[in-house]
Amino acid sequence: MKATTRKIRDADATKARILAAAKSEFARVGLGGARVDEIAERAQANKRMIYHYFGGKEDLFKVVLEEAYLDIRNAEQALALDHLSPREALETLVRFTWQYYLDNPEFITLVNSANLHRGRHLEGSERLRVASRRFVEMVRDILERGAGEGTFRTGVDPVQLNITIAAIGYYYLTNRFTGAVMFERDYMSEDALEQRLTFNIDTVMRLVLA
Amino acid sequence: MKATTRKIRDADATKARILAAAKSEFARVGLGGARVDEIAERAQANKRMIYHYFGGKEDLFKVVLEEAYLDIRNAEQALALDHLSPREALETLVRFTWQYYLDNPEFITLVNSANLHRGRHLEGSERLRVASRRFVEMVRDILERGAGEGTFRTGVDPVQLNITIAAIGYYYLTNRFTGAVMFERDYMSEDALEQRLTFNIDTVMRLVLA
DNA sequence: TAGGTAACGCACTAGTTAGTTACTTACAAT
DNA sequence: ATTGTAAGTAACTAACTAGTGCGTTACCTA
Repeated sequence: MKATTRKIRDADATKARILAAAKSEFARVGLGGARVDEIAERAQANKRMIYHYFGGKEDLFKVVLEEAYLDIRNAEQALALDHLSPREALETLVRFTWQYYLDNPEFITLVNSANLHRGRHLEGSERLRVASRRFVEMVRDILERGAGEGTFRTGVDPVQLNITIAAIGYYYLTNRFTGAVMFERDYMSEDALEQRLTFNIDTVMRLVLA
Repeated sequence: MKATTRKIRDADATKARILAAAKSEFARVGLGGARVDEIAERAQANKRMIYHYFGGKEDLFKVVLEEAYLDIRNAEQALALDHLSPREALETLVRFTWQYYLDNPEFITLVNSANLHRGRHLEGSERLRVASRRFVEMVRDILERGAGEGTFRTGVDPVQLNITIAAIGYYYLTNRFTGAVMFERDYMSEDALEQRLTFNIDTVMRLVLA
């Protein structure tokens, strides 16, 4: 694939357009609500190509979902938290997680959709399992370093901590619509977002500090 | 409606059966995935009755959703937390919230579905707003009593706290399927559930204790 | 430049789906 | 007993939906 050659036919580009359109559609209306025709149209591809490249709607969803997870796991690794002090590392992780959800709202909706279908679309993914193991080790390392230098208390389960870090950001954002109705608050104003982040950092720090 | 009279035609009973079936279906596959015919069949009612009593699929969803929220808000009030010490009251609320999600798994899925549709189905519900205000006041009261007697620190926002209490239970349960794949854990074993609850109580206590 | 292959498109099918029409039947009040 | 009304039913429709059969066209390689 030479950069100078204008390709009318470009399998990679078509695939990528389909993936992007699918990600957006699945995120917008869920797996059940998404329409294959709509994805094809938004990808400026023929519907036939979706079946050609991905097999079917569910298979397409699998690929979209796995990519979404691998993206966030890669971004986490890029933070290079092992170069920071335990305290800084943990706060950076909380901030990053929050900001990632804000910048990639489709991630949350995709994960919700995957869980509505009982995780069935992720089951085979060895790539994700490997990436997740590395992620847990990263958090475990932060906790151990912190405990070693006396900043953090010992005995904190890295998986539980990680679930909580995700939860306090994720839940706020995914349930903001019903939350806004009930609590008569603007969840998404600059102030509200900043307050929530501050509250969350505080929550995590109090949880681990010695 | 006399209890002794065996009614072949019973509007209330039919309505109730439709509501129960709808709740279960909407929870199982979401608003988009639910099928009106399936709901009718499971309610042992004719599909026409759904349109007769509720107007349509979306209106039915509105009623199911509002009921689900009112149910949990009522159950919370029934805890009579104002009779407990601040510390006991808060721990009881965390335990209750967790157990409620476990006992009523459809609640979580309904809320997810509502938020996928941007809360549109809840918008008009004044009943829910009233119930939610009372709920926030209940939490605020616990925090103020605790701060007054010196057990809790001051300045904790009751809405933020409440969001966090919900989040750390809700997220664990709703995302347990993708979580199980990634972290290779059984999220639902007796041990795992107890460990998570303990972790969550600890998280909340550390967050508010002086 | 010939020919194979992969990319692409059209138009269809077989099955669903929300919602409706037009009807029958039970029941309670008179 | 009569009758008005609400409860209930079956059979439809119009639109939609995932998936496919089959043919065409661009591009690469020998």
